[in-house]
Amino acid sequence: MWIQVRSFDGKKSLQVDNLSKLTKIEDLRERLVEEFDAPAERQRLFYRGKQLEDGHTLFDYNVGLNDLVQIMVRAADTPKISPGEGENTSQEKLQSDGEESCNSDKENQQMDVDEKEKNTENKDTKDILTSIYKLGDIIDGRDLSVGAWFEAKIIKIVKDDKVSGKDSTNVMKESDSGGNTNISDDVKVKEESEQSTDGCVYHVVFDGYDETEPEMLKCKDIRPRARSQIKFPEVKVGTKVMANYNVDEPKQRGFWYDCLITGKRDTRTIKELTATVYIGPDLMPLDDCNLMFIHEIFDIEKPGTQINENDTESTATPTPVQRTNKPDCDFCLDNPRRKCKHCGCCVCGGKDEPDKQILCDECDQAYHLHCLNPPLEKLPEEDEWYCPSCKTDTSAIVKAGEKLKESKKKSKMASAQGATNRDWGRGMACVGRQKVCTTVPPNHFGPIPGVEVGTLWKFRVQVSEAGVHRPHVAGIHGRDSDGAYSIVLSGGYEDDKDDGEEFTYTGSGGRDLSGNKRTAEQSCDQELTRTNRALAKNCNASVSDKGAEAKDWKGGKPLRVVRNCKGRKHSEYAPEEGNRYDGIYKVVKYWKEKGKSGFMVWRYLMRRDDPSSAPWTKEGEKRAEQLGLSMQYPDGYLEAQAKKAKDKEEQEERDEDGKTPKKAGKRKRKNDDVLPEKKQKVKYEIDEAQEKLIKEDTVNKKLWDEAKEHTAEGSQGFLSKVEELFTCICCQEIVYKPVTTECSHNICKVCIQRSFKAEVYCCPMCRTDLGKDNKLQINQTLQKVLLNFFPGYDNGR
DNA sequence: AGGGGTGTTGAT
DNA sequence: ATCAACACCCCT
Repeated sequence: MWIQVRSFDGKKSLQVDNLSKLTKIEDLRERLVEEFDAPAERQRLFYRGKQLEDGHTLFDYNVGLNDLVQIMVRAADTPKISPGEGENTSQEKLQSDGEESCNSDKENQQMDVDEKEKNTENKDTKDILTSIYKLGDIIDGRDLSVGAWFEAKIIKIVKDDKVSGKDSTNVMKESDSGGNTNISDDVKVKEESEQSTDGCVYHVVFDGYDETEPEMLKCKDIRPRARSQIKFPEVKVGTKVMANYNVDEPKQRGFWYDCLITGKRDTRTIKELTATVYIGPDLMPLDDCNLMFIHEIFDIEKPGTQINENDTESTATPTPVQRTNKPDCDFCLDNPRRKCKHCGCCVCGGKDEPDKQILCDECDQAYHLHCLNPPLEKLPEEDEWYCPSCKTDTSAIVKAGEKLKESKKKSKMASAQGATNRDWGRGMACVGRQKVCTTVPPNHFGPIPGVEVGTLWKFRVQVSEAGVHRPHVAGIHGRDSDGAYSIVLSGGYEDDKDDGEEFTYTGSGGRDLSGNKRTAEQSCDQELTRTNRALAKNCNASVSDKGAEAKDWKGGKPLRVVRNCKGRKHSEYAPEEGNRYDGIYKVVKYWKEKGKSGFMVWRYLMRRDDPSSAPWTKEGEKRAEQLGLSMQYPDGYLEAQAKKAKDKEEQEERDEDGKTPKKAGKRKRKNDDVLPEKKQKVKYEIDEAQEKLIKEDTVNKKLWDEAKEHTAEGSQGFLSKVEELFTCICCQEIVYKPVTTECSHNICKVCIQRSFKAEVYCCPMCRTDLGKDNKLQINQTLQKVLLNFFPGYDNGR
């Protein structure tokens, strides 16, 4: 298995391969040290909002094939100063904040209190002379991991007795005062934003985080609270400002970063700002960012211009504005009037009576005391409280800080029980899907829009991703109540005959699969149940336990057929490699007979009924050529294979001459030509009827124009663009019974109704007010076009 | 939500 | 060849 690891700024990216699902986090770290120039202990790894902790495996965190893990590198710790050495003998020792001493937390806290008093006492004398900022100054503080500015207050100022330790180089450069750093000298240096320290450590609490431990910041990470908004016309290219940006979702609201404006467009209709945004612990420049909130640009205040909250006379200076950050809750966008089970009480969604809400120490969900079953009279005495869904399984509660909940299912598995020490998950046998087909529902009969006859996939999991045959292992996909949607021919039964246009197929079952097997010898009779019955349903005749034959075979339900290369043993129609979609077949008849094993099996006769030529015919081959159909591999597969082959080559070389391999660049890389080649696709032809409908859908003209720009990428390319453009923001599927809003967004009627029911009357996409009494009329034209492109996608909605 | 069924897959 | 991992789907 391989995954992608990327730094938070997106600058560095690495594919890490040869991993198994049971790879430990600490082993993964080892693989990152070199590329990211980060010793293991300084790496912070994130996956789906969780921080990966040593001692667990990739499987524990559900890290799947080609998934993205983000890495943040912690700044190097201050080197430990052993007692009795240099600086510690200085007079400032008394003011030490105790951070370096090895006291327990309790003792530390005690010390903090003592110091606070000391600090206050000294306030008027010494500290005033040394620190740029004072207690009570209205400031912004930088979050050192994100690099963004937040409103904060200073709760304590102490002398930095490590000035000549960690930052000595900086200080020397700037103050030019030699090794013997003198704090008062430092302060005399004129206010410069570059100045990294004024010899003080500021203990800072961010607004709204009064409960959490204060951060210790140097003066370079503090500045007077932003208070001068720059109007858009006055924003100048080349200036440094503070603006709101979201690194992960650039179109959404994020945090407040320092930005260098690099571009500006200001026409009657277009107002745009591009900037280099400085992010992360090292303030890495992120170029070409489009600023979304161009009317919220702030000037950067110079140190020394700050207002103090105790200073009542300075009313003349404009008061700072409360800035809006990324909403804490993505579901209700922090709307206090909206009920939300994510950030409010998770039973009733209410945000009222916060003092009567209790937080689960495991999942952090809030519960009203009276919403619990049974309700609680008052807050429990104990320090820890777990909600009903976390408490039921006490074994599921893990150590604090370790945000990993063992799932019941997982703990039952062989690898978790210690029943085996077999490694697994290196290859493609047990990987999960990277994508799910949503263009049609799982119970869709007939072709999958955008998937051509003759499409080839290397692995079954990809066939599942494409929606052509969803089960991962099983050969038949169907429901006994509904019929069979697809099958895979993979040569499991040697008495199956395959003539291409027609073939016989054997049902499933009649095997003893106990012990977690996938296949076994036939050991009893097959029954006409489950998928066998589903296949029978496809036949255009009423289902019978005696078998049946269709009078009009073409009238049966369409069945997608995939041939797997393993069928080559007995069939010349099977592909040489991987799995191939061969089109639609119908069940002509089915009957029961004695198989080679001596047990009864169900057999089916299938016949091809597809307008596209079969892949093995001359026309089929020609079409495949035209469409540029080539073997599809999972994302990152070829790269991983190439690397593996290269490693092997080097290993062999090493074995030969016993030396370290030569530089990889020197040798011609054989495997480069294995990487996917871009083939010219056949243009997607929009037929007349579709064209007419599209024209009628005037309100979506812009979107259709954009989609049409992608017809050159073939049916796959075009249809996936249409899918993207017409995906409902709420349910993340193609809009069904779409309502086109006045702001030109398309939302499923049921989705928007749900929103209205919750008394939210704005567009879920752009939050334009739609008006409480909006009729929410369905755009029937759009519905017709979409059904034309994705026949059957409405199935089951 | 959990259990049973299953033409996969790479490692041994 | 044989074996053992869990993904996925469907059904209770």
